[in-house]
Amino acid sequence: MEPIAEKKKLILESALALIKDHGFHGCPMSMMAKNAGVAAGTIYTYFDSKDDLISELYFYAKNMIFTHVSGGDDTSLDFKSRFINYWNNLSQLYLDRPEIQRFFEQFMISPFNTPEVQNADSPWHDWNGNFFQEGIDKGYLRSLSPDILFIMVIGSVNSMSRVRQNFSAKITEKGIDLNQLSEMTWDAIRKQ
Amino acid sequence: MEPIAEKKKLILESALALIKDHGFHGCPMSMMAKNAGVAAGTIYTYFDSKDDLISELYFYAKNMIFTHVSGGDDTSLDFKSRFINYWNNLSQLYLDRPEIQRFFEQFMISPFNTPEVQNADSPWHDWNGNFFQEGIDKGYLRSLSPDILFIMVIGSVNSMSRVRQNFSAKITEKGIDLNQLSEMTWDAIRKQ
DNA sequence: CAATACTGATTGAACGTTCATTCAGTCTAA
DNA sequence: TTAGACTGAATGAACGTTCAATCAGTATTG
Repeated sequence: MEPIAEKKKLILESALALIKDHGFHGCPMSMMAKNAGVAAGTIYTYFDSKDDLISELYFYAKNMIFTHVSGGDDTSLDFKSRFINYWNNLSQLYLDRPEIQRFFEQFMISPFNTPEVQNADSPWHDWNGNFFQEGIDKGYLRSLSPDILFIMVIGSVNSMSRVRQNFSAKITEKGIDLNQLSEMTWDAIRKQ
Repeated sequence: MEPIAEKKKLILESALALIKDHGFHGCPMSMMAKNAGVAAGTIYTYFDSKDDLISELYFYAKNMIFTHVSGGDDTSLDFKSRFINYWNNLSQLYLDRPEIQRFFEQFMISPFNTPEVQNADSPWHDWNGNFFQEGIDKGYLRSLSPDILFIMVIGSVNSMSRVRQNFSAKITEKGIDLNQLSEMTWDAIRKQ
């Protein structure tokens, strides 16, 4: 993973911000260019096409998630605390940078998410495999496939984040505490 | 809810099928028309615009989910069984009609999902509120907001369905049993 | 029972707009 | 001086939408 050129990163971040508000198809290249403070043509110095830009954005965002969550893991803690931290870190990242969550969700269900992309090596996926396998081996988690546990956990974080995004007014108005979901998710995956 | 004209329904179903494979923006009106066996202009006899079509599709799909899940509820069973049925019914609907799940997920995170749409009356949302409230009142579920329970449940079904869609080959290859998620979700929401 | 008029759905070519992409020319830094 | 970055107007394809023309079916008239 070589470092990303400054201007390239600028374009990526600017695109990410716009996609959050307008979606893939609500963001013409001209708009992304303007937002990044460059000319339309300049984008093509760094990306082959819009598809290519979006594809790079995917790896960029995924890597950010991986870095944030794995970096926040403290292996000296007991496993439940590690899990709650995992959940909170991911949830917090999505709160701080909603554009990442929005992009990710859009990408996952878009035609951009081709089989090649799905089968590409993923440090994030590998790290999760190890994390949950450790919990299983040490007897804290259900003896199931790490993949199943991952599906459960990621589903709850995504679901919560989406609601937090779309219904923030209603949530506070009703006094709903979304953080309760981390404990609930723990109960879903822990050894019963 | 007046019955939908035959041709209108034809267009809706045909659009749903195409959107599953190509996404909202991969489906020109011309393509939808061709797929439905009508001329492009005909669509405008039934819908004001593409936006309108997609918006109607949302209520159409949501109503289908509501009908399927609420219709499959047998109130004479014990609550856990009712919940497992709920989960399985929704999961099965998404399996039988992946286009519904795909559309729904796309719509939820799209710019079409405006505040008005979000605040529109929803029998599906109401039904869920009642369902989970009953579980709480009878002491089977955690004493939390029904909304929180709903977020948890819908999150697990969505997450599972998405993986089932995208990675069906890997799933069977690894011998992963996705139905385990219903029990896990039950443990997440049940009174501890 | 025709012959004719009427109706509203349907058609698909055409229109105007939007957009990704290109490229000829300009700037910048070494 | 020159290689590479940068600009933004120009290009052309694709798209949503329109609308004049057509057609099938039904009512009306003699």
